[in-house]
Parts: sequence; C-alpha cells; structure tokens
Amino acid sequence: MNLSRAERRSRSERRILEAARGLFAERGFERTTIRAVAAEAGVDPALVMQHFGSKQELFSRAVQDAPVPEGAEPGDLIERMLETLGVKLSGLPPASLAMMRSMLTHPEAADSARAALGRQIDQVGAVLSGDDARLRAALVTSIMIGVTIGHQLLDLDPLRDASQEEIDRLMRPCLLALLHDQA
Amino acid sequence: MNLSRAERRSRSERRILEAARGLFAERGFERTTIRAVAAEAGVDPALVMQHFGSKQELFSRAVQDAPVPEGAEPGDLIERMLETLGVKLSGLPPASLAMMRSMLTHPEAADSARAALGRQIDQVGAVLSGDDARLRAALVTSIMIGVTIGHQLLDLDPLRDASQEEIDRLMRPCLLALLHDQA
DNA sequence: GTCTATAAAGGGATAGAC
DNA sequence: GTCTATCCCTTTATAGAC
Repeated sequence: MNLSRAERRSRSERRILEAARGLFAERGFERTTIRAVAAEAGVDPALVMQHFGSKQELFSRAVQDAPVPEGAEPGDLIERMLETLGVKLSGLPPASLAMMRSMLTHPEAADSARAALGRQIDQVGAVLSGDDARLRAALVTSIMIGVTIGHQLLDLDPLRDASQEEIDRLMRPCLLALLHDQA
Repeated sequence: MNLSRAERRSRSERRILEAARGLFAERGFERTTIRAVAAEAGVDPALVMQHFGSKQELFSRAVQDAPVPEGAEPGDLIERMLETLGVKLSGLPPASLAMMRSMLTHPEAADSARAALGRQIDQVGAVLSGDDARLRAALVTSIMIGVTIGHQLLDLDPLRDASQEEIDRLMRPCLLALLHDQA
C-alpha cells in the first residue's frame, strides 16, 4: 500500500528534522553539513534543500520548538527551578542542546538564545522583589546555563557521575541564597 | 634604521597573534578565517601560514597562554573565587574569551577546556572537605562559566548593566552556600 | 517527490618570485 | 621575511531529469 505524496513528504521532513536536531546538538551549526544531515536521515542532500530552502532555515525549524529551555512560572520558584534543572540534566531535548551548542558561535542562534533567556529572566524577575530582581534573575539563569553546559556539553566528570538528587541537594541552598529576598 | 629579520618576524607574529585572539574571541574558531586574521593584522594571508603552519596551530598558539581562567589556590577560597569572577566580568583576556567562545563547537578547544576546568575542579576540590568535594567544585566552576558566558559572550542586559559590586554581593552567599562544609 | 549534475563561492594550504 | 598566484577541496545552493 502506497503512501500519498503529502504523507511521504511529511515523513521525510520529520526524519530530516530529527537528524538535523541530533547533529546540530552534537556539532553545532557550522560543523553540521547538509550532506551529513541527509546521510543521517537516509535521504538525498538535494531533498533537504528542497524541503527547507537553506541551512539556516533548517536550523530554525529544527530548533524552534525548544529555544533555550524556559519554564519558570510563578509558584514555588526554587522547586520549579530545580525541577527544570533536573530535566536539563537528564533529558534535555535535542532542540535545546542544538540551541545551546550553537549560541556562542552562530549569530542567529545567539539572537534566539538572548531573546529566550531574556523572556525567562523577565518571568523569574517578575516573581522576585527588590530593585535587583532582574539582576538576580539573570544570575540564576546564567547559573543554570553554566551547570547545563558543564554537564551536557562539556561532560565534566564529576557532574556526569553525580546523581540528580545530589546535584539537587547541593544546588538548592545555592539558588535559595540568590532568590531569597534581601536588601 | 632597519630592523633585523628576527625582529621583524617576531613583530609580525605578535600582531598576527593579537589579531587572531581578537577574532577567535569574537567569532569562534569556525567563523574566523586566516584571511580575516591577516587583514586585521595588516599582513598577507600567506604570511600567517608561513608563521603558524595551520589554522589549528594558530589557534593553539593564540589561546595557549590563558586556557579557561584558573587561579583558585587555597586560601580564602570564596574571596578568591569572587576576585576571579571580578576579573572575568571586567577584563577577561581575549585568549580566554576565544577559548570559551569555541569550546562548545571546536573539538580541540573542548578538550583543552575540559582539561583546564578539570585542573581547576581538582584544585578547588582539594580545599573542600566531604565526599562530594569534587562535585561541589565542579558545580562552582560551572556556575562561574555560566555567569561569565551570560555576561561576556551573550551580553545579557541585566548583567551588562550591573556593577561588579552588585554582582559580588549577590553571588557571595550563593557561592558560600555551595562551598561551605555540609554533610 | 526524489535524485543527478553542476554551478558558484569560500577558504585552507602550497610553490615560488621578490 | 613577505607577497603573488594558484591549487584544490568542501559546501551551499540551483536547474532540470526521472
């Protein structure tokens, strides 16, 4: 039984996007080639272009679902933060990894990241009180990025070997010190 | 009065290295071209190759002085840490920026960074007590990376606008919570 | 819808003149 | 020591056949 054009098309697209996410996450934008994506997806390089028009567009589409991970709504902010960190340290979605991997070298990725992080900072900042609310929010956000990079992208030994509970336990007072109201 | 060959050579080398550091710091390894380095240094592209043999070698030489910033010797660890952070947030040397900028996408840079960070983690860990000394050291190190990236490479608004004293004041209890002895 | 062929550009590296 | 000229490979992107 044959598939319709549309079915085949969207099936190819999905496979290409998946392959792209994986490679962008692994190698970053510059070192990922259309050819490699096509090979990984088991299709022809020209097909990738046919579907997405350009490498940049492919990147945008592959990454758009999950910019840099957000998800800090009011509530038990710290617990939410740790929860998010937990997600980050276990199974951060490939799209987010791709974003982070590329944000220091690819200008467009940097812009997206800045925008996404800005939103997150605003969200967290809105929950905090004090003149320095946004600054504290920015520091917390940066800290989360640092731990995520150390763990997921640089693969630092002690972080890789640690259980999530341990990291939780150690990071909680640290985040608390930064988020807790103070002059 | 003419300069000797050796003098001219080392003068060129210095200018090339300076230009390379700047561009690697700004754009990362992949997006920095030999041609651009040469233009920035006001020399011929071929001369760059003549001096350094390959782009990779140029990168290594440009970055070797200051891998990822270390400098955490025993003593008042936290104050040292903050001091280092202060340096990072004001005038981190271009070589270190180049290193950080490239460490997520350039495999060789990643290796160097891992090694340098590993040394730093060991140093900090040696000062701490408890089974989780190394893990705490790794977290502190990652935090410093995160704040530095947010400030220097991503240029997050609240961090750019903040004074060093403010950041100091906010980060101190945060680092203290992580470094202070506990079960 | 997918592939072949190829255009077009960019960039690392080399040989040799000056 | 430095520059000119150039090779050659890689990669994105396009045109058109099947």
